[in-house]
Amino acid sequence: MTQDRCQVRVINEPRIALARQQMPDERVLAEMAETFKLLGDLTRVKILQALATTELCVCDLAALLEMTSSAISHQLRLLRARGIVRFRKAGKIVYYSLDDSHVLTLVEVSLRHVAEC
Amino acid sequence: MTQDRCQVRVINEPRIALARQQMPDERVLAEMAETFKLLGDLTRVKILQALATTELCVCDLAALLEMTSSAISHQLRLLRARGIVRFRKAGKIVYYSLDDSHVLTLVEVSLRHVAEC
DNA sequence: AAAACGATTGAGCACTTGTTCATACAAGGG
DNA sequence: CCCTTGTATGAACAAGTGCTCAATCGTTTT
Repeated sequence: MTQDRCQVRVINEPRIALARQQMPDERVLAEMAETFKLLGDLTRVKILQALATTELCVCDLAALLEMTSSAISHQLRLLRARGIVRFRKAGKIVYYSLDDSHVLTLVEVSLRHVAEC
Repeated sequence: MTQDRCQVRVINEPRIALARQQMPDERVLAEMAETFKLLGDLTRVKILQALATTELCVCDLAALLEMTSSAISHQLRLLRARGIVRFRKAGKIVYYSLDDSHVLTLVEVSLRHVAEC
C-alpha cells in the first residue's frame, strides 16, 4: 500500500483520495483563509464587535479602543476592501457599520466557542 | 457633545457607552482573535478540511497537500496546542482528527460564505 | 543491534503584518 | 480665504509567521 509521491510515502491511499475529492477548490480555500485571517486580529475583532452593536465613526472607535484614529483607519481599510464593513459620510465624519451577515455569524459562533471553553 | 479623551475627540458619547457595555472581556476577545488567526492560514484550512472528511496521518496530509511532513507537523502542533485536533498513535504512525465541533462549524460557515459571494 | 521510517523539533531566513509618524485630503467654521 | 478637524494614506520599523533544513526521537523491521 505504501507508495512514493512527492518525496513522501503514502500510508492510506483511499483516505487521501476521499479527502481530495471532498476538498473545495484552491481558490475557495484561499478565500476562506483570507476571511479568517482578517478576523484573526484583536483590533479588528474589537471593531467588528463594536459595529455589531451600533454604527460608529472612526474617532468613536479610536476612543472606544483607546487607539489612534490612524491605526483604526488602517484596519477599517482592510475590512472595507473585503466588504465586511460599509461606510456612510456625514460631512467630514465617516460612519462605519457591518456589511456582511456571514461574518457576524462567524463572530457569534467563535464567541460561543470561547464562552464554552 | 465633543470631548477630549486619549487625544481623540469623541463624537457620539452614548453610542460609545453602549458599544463598550456590549463588548465582551478583553480576554474573550483575544481568544476569539487567536482562534481566527489559527484558521487564517491556507495550509491549516486545508488540513482542517481534510480532517473534516477523514482521519489522516502526517504523511498522508503531506502527500495530499504536496508539502513536506515537517511543514505539516509544525502546523499540526499549533492546532494541537489549541485543542482543535487530536491525535492517536498507531506504532510510529500518528493519526490526526478534528477535536472541536465549533471550529468545524466556523469552517462550514466560512465555506458557505465564500460560496455565496 | 543496526537500519529504516514516521514524526517532531529548533534554528534560520524570507516574508508578512500592525503600529507609529508625518503628511495629505476633504469639509466646515471663523 | 485661512484654520481647524475628521479621515486617509505612504513610509518605516519592530514583531510575528511559515517554510526549509538538519538533527533527533521513538517505533518497527531485518
